[in-house]
Amino acid sequence: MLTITEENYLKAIFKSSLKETDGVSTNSIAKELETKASSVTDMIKKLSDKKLVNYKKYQGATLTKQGKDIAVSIIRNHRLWEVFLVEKLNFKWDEVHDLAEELEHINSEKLTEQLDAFLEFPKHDPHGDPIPDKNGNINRHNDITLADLQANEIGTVVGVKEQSKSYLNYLENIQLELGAKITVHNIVDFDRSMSASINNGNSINISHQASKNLIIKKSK
Amino acid sequence: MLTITEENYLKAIFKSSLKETDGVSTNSIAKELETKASSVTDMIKKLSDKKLVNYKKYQGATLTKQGKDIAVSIIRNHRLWEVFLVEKLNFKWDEVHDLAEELEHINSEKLTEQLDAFLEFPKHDPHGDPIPDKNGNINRHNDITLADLQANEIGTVVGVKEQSKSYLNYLENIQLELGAKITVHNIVDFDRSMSASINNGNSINISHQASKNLIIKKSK
DNA sequence: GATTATTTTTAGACTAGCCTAAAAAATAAG
DNA sequence: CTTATTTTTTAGGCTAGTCTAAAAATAATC
Ligand SMILES: [Mn+2]
Ligand SMILES: [Mn+2]
Ligand SMILES: [Mn+2]
Ligand SMILES: [Mn+2]
Repeated sequence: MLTITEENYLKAIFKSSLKETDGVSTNSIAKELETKASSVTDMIKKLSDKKLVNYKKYQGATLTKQGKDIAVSIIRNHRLWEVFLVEKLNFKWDEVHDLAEELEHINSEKLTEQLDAFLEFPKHDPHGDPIPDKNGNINRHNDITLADLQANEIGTVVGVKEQSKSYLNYLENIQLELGAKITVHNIVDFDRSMSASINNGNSINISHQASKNLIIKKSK
Repeated sequence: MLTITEENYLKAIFKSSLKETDGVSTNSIAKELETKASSVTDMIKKLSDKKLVNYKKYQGATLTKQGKDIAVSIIRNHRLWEVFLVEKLNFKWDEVHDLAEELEHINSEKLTEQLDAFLEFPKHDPHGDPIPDKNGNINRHNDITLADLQANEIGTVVGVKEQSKSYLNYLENIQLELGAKITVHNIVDFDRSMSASINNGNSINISHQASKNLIIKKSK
């Protein structure tokens, strides 16, 4: 049995490994967990002793099969709980992350599988992130963002790259939720801001900063 | 914010205080938490510093208003989660306690209240224990047990005093669930065992050990 | 009321996880 | 290729929570 801290390290290494090519650096783990590099070194050694990460001094860390399986199953829990909170308990998508951070550490296969069934086997969490299946397979979605669209093109919102409360809240305020249809009218050359309409409603203006974090599926 | 350990101590003190007249002894807390008396003394001092328990050396501990409120709210969480697991995720009543022990520590008023609403404001958990309301009021039920019935009297199962897996499992096997109707036929003088029928079905034999832990409501 | 027995507290030590400061290794610049 | 910068590791120390063993206080017994 692992401690919550150990589980969080595995998750952090997994997340960083998606961005880094080879071994995950001590510093990036430290950044992810808001802790110090020296603490990371300590923990990596411990996880290495437990055969959950491969580690050679100064070479960064990679997850073993076993370590990766644990990380993915925690992410599975996290995303299922987020769905539960939004779908069943009427939470908003900007309110669920912190609670899911706690709920994800309750380790019970039966709990996870029953919850999955209760939610009718959702494929994505409230932020559009894919939910790993029971065997740990993840369907990463293509990363086309609103910023990639040209004028007059149309897309559907399928996820967000940035998950800060303020961003999620902003999106909700302008009705840009999962599944919303967005039509690009015009792109300003100077700052790459867009005017676009949401669900064929009023036209609004969206900054590049905002559009590049909105994952969409291009229509037609 | 309290640690999970601190919360568990408050809960343990609360539970013991229901059985003990005045201050809860160091030993009974140690027994409840399966820890050592010396650890308890350390923690009680800490909780006393935080004004959650009243403590004078060698005098035992009592909860302050604040400490009691926290304990009760954790129990509220615990029992609500047990209802969730049984009602929504199809767990059996002998499988939910350990999971609820973990879930109860997720502190979010919104989560608790939304869960309560989702479950349609249950009054009792799967073991018949009363769920404290939002303000911490608890409706303890009268403690008439099956062992208190005479021959030919009839009762309805409303709870259990003993919550071990083996007992709960046994009850389930003989269909003695919450709400079951039980009719006493005969009581053996020698060992106080009973023959009784469940839901007007076949007559079975129940030991005193079993009957005295089954809380019932006497019919008429 | 003195003497055991029990309970509780103290003292000191251990582990997990974290930190700061300094040393060592790796990387980047000149 | 030598020096400066950055990254990583080590060394040592701190807190929370636990334990064992010993001391102190309370309770029980003679
Ligand atoms: Mn999240
Ligand atoms: Mn998410
Ligand atoms: Mn329980
Ligand atoms: Mn219960």
